Amino acid sequence: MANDSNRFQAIISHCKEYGFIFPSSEIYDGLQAVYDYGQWGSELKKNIKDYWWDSMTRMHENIVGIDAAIFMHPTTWKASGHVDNFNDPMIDNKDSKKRYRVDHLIEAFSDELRAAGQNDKADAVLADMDALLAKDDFAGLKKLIEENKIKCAVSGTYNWTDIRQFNLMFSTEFGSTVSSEDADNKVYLRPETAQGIFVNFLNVQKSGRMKIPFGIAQIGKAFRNEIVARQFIFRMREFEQMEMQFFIQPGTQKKWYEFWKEERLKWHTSLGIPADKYRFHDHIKLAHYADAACDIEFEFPMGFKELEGIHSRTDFDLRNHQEYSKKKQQYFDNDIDPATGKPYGNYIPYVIETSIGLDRMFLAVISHAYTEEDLSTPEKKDDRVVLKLPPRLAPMKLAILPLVKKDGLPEIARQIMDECKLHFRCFYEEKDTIGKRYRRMDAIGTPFCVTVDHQSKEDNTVTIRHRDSMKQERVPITSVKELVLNAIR
RNA sequence: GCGGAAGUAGCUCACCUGGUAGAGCGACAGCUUCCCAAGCUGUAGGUAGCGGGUUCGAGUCCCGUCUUCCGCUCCA
Repeated sequence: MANDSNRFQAIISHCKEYGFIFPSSEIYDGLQAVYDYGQWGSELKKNIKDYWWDSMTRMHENIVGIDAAIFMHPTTWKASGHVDNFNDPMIDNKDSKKRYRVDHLIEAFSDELRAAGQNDKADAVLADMDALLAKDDFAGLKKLIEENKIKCAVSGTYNWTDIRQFNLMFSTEFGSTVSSEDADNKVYLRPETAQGIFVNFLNVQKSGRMKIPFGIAQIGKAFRNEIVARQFIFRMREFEQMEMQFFIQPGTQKKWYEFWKEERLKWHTSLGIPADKYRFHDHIKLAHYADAACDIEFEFPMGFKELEGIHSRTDFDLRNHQEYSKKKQQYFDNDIDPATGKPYGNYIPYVIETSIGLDRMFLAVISHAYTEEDLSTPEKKDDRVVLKLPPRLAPMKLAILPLVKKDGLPEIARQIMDECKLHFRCFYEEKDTIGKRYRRMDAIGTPFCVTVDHQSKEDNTVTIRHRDSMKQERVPITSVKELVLNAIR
């Protein structure tokens, strides 16, 4: 455990030291749970995005992508349930330091009453609670807790703090004349990208002539005010999601849920990360919108944690948007129902969602790639840190290194550089000993280094050095580009 | 949010019981080098997280504050 923690710390340090991830606004002491991607981090992140985007939209002919705005009409969040369901009032017990959701605390109390046979009183307490919650009457709720002498299960006392509201969503003012008085000006920064897909469901379906089943994919930023946000980029206030909402016939959700579970796991393992680093975790307690849900968990340095969620969202979202917007969110299905011999007709589609945290995927990839190797021989102590990134995700694909910076070697190296840089990211370096340069490339995960030596002048060959094995082979200069392209495709 | 620990050069750390900050690595420039870090020379870089107090004098003692880490707590 201490070892894993050290490893996690080492990964975080490495990310900063080698230009992958910096704390946000660091010169001002940072901003909690916000991070910036540096020169290599942004490349790696982009490569992950591209890999996801291509495998979703290009490999599935019935999935298209969109890029919806972060700002959305405030009613969106009423329809989605975020305004009502996720602004939970909380209360802390001063003795046990334990924090409760006020509704959970009172509901547990009413369950106790029921168990004691006091059904009437249990109902009365719940009714009072609902009325007070609806009014956001926190003082009244606290009074309700105190009057009923509701105790903390841990400390057994009723020494409570005032009730506070924890807002999940960030909000800001909309419009050029700012007036905090005017609630109508309030817009939220989206807490999930999914709603941008749902509100565009019909736009995409009609303009793209999409037939069910079909999917809409999106990559974008989302924002959540986490109560505690820690663990590096695992839980950030500003993060990026890669989501796909798959629209299906009602009644087929079970089949498609299983399909996407399998499909998504295949995507993960296709990167070459071993399957035993992943596991499914089925949700027992389902969110308000789902009829089945699971996580794909990854074995991060701090243990197995959620990396991706696959949710069967029913028609909850589209149905609510239909209700709140008064616009039909229906699809007319012309396919023939074998049971009746007639078209299926109009319905609100059901939805299977796959939602992966891009930043978490980044953390998964880099923490799996991070390797400390002991290369000591009896004569000499030696070690290296190498990022064994999948070549297609590596920020830099090829380093081109003249063995010495004279005798015409840099010129040959430059020619290779000019040839290759049109096709993938290359790095030219003539400083320091060759060993140092190899190790620097290992540290950022560059899969290939070619070295130009004196033999190159004679027979137009170079050595290509493989990152993971450190093995070298001599190849014709003309084959370098194809060799790298084959590895990153 | 609570409890504990820590904040000195890019990184890892030193400065013992207060007397005006140092090393290694790294970076940069050059030399050397025919294939895996630690060969040579030189250069740059710190008002010791920030603010206040005690003192003739504070990195070193005290208080506050910020940040980070560990544990607890919460999570769609």
